[in-house]
Amino acid sequence: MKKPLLRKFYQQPTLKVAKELLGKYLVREINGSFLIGKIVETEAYVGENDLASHASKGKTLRNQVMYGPPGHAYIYFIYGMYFCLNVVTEKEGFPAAVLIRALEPTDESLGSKARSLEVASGPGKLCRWMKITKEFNGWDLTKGQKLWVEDRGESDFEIEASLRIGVDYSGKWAKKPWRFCIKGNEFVSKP
DNA sequence: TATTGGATCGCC
DNA sequence: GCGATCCAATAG
Repeated sequence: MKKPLLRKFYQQPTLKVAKELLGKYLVREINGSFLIGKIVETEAYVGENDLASHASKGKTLRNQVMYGPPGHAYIYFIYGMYFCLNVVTEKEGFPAAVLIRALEPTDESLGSKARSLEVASGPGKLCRWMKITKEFNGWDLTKGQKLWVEDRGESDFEIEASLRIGVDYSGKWAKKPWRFCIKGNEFVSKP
């Protein structure tokens, strides 16, 4: 059964959403077949004051989805070859999002189990695996079509906070412990 | 209009 | 440690 998370879940403080997304399942439907992975690693980007955020210089063509209503996907293209998936949070007009950094693929999603550690342990890799491209920029994740997040009732784990990856340029904002992982999960990315 | 550098990854 | 490879954001 499809049971995508509701908009009011996303319309909460970003740090709370980033933590509560852990243990939820990202579902991608492609022509009737499914790629599904448990979210095991996230990062929060909050407001224009956050110098590590794409919104730190105000609203632009690229980041405008972050200013829109919560529960939509913000996809950006980076380093000439990778896409990254974020979910927009908080109320419309306030630019904030949670970057989905790693997934634990479900058994039903895997043709060969041997590569399961590799397919989605990083924001660029998980988008490549799920065939998420910029056509999903602005996609409404509450519709339960093609791409959404659902709750399967998992909450038996500990959350570990650490520094965000790849944002050394942002001064004191690089020191915020706004990266969240499921403690001990081996599918978390290894920078 | 030209230049720059990035919320990454995989191979050297 | 570094090259791949695009494009939005800046500067001029």
